[in-house]
Amino acid sequence: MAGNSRQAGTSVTSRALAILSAFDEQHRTLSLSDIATRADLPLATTHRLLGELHRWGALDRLPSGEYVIGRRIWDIGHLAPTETGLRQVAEPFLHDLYGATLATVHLAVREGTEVVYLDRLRGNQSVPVVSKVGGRLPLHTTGVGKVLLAHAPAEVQDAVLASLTRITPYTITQPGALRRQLRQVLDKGYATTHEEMSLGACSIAVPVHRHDEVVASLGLVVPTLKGSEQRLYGALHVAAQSIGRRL
Amino acid sequence: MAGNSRQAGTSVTSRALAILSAFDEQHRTLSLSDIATRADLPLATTHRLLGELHRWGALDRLPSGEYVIGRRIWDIGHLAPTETGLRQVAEPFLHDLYGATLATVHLAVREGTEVVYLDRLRGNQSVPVVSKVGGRLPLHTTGVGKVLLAHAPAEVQDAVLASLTRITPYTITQPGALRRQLRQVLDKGYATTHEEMSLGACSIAVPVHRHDEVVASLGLVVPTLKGSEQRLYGALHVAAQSIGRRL
DNA sequence: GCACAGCTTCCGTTCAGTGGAAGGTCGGGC
DNA sequence: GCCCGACCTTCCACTGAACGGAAGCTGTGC
Repeated sequence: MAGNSRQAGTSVTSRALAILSAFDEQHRTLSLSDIATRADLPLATTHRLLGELHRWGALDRLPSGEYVIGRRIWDIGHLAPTETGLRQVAEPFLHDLYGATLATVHLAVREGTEVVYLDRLRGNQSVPVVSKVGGRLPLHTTGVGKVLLAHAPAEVQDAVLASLTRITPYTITQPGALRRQLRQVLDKGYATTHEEMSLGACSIAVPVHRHDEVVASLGLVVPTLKGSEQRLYGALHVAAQSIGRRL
Repeated sequence: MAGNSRQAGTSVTSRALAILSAFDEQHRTLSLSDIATRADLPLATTHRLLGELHRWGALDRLPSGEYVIGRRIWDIGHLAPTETGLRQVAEPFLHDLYGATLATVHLAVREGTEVVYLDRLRGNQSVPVVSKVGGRLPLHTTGVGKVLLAHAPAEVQDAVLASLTRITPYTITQPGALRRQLRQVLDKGYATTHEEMSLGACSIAVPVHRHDEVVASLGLVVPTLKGSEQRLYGALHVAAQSIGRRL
């Protein structure tokens, strides 16, 4: 039989990791064939490696035969500094901010030209949001994103402003308009959005500093900022200062 | 040179996973030598595999040369059903519970003879707790643990009751006394603790049902239950019922 | 009952992986 | 400033873990 007509230069480890990479937010449950396709691996190879990942707990197999990310990955994911550093320090402040405002609370960082959500608190009465912990959204359409973009290096700003995707009719897609807003973010110390990411959702966000560096952004999402902008800014600012002092 | 005096029967994938397994709550930052020792691998092998895991993002290397779990693991950990199922459904209820009580809120499941914490909310004024998301604690000393133990199969109860470790002077270590409490948990519908896990911390917890099965426990940690036990039980019960209906 | 899609198993061949040893780097102690 | 020890990095001849096409199996839909 055939076999051993392998792709030269590909390690076993990189194949196993390619299998893990096949999963994303749009693909949380995958069949063996799906994984083989997405990881660009032969079926037999995929089958063998899936068996090993499953035995260790990196993946689980559903009764339907499909695979999902396993508890073991969730477990060791919690050992990442992302989890034990900024998030852990910020956590009680986020909870207090939620308790004080009952608005959706976000803690986010910039990664390249995107926002990554490290934490999110929301109640049943909160404005529906599309953010997810671990998920990514654009920098130009979110409050936390505008804060992070305003404090980003020029080359990041240039890259983002060269490609402003419209998400709602209110999304800012003119580079000039966004640049003016980013300057205002630096002047005022906070950013706002008005239905630019989701209809019915407005937001306000502030930077979290470690020494002089902006390491994260803290934000709130509410139905409207009318009449509450300064109050929310005050609460955010205090929380962000407290977090920054503990870092 | 030597080389190729490999341990027979060990796959590359299992070695890479052994490296990831070297990390735990007590060992979040490890040197190359530490990892080699803990994964039972030769230095050269460890070095090569660490390079691959690092390139993919499963691990990061600190300026000191030590390794930590990388963002990539954190990212895909969020795709686990643990994250997208029970936790996501429960999240707004937990936040509301926190908003209503300002107590530390726990969502936990049983895994073998331990409690695993899926979520935890706490503010700056909350009672200090030792729980961590992704972390484990004993079943017999925590409120959520007693609930999960009361609803566990008999063989799990037997195993736990055969080995009741004392953690504080108030920890229940007599099997008869704990059995009586577990019966009370079933009768009353909730469990309590009084400084059995940590001095200064009392707790109350209820089961979360999916159909007839207890799939999790929801709990609160407070300085004292005096004068508030029924109120807290009411809040927990309503939240747990709501979560159960959404599952 | 048949066709098809997806999964599982096989196994001769081969190259990715092996790890002891040597060399390099760095930090601490004197 | 030097020395030592701990730790990390690199090498490479040899070999067995890994390879994957093909065949077989299973379940589903028509």
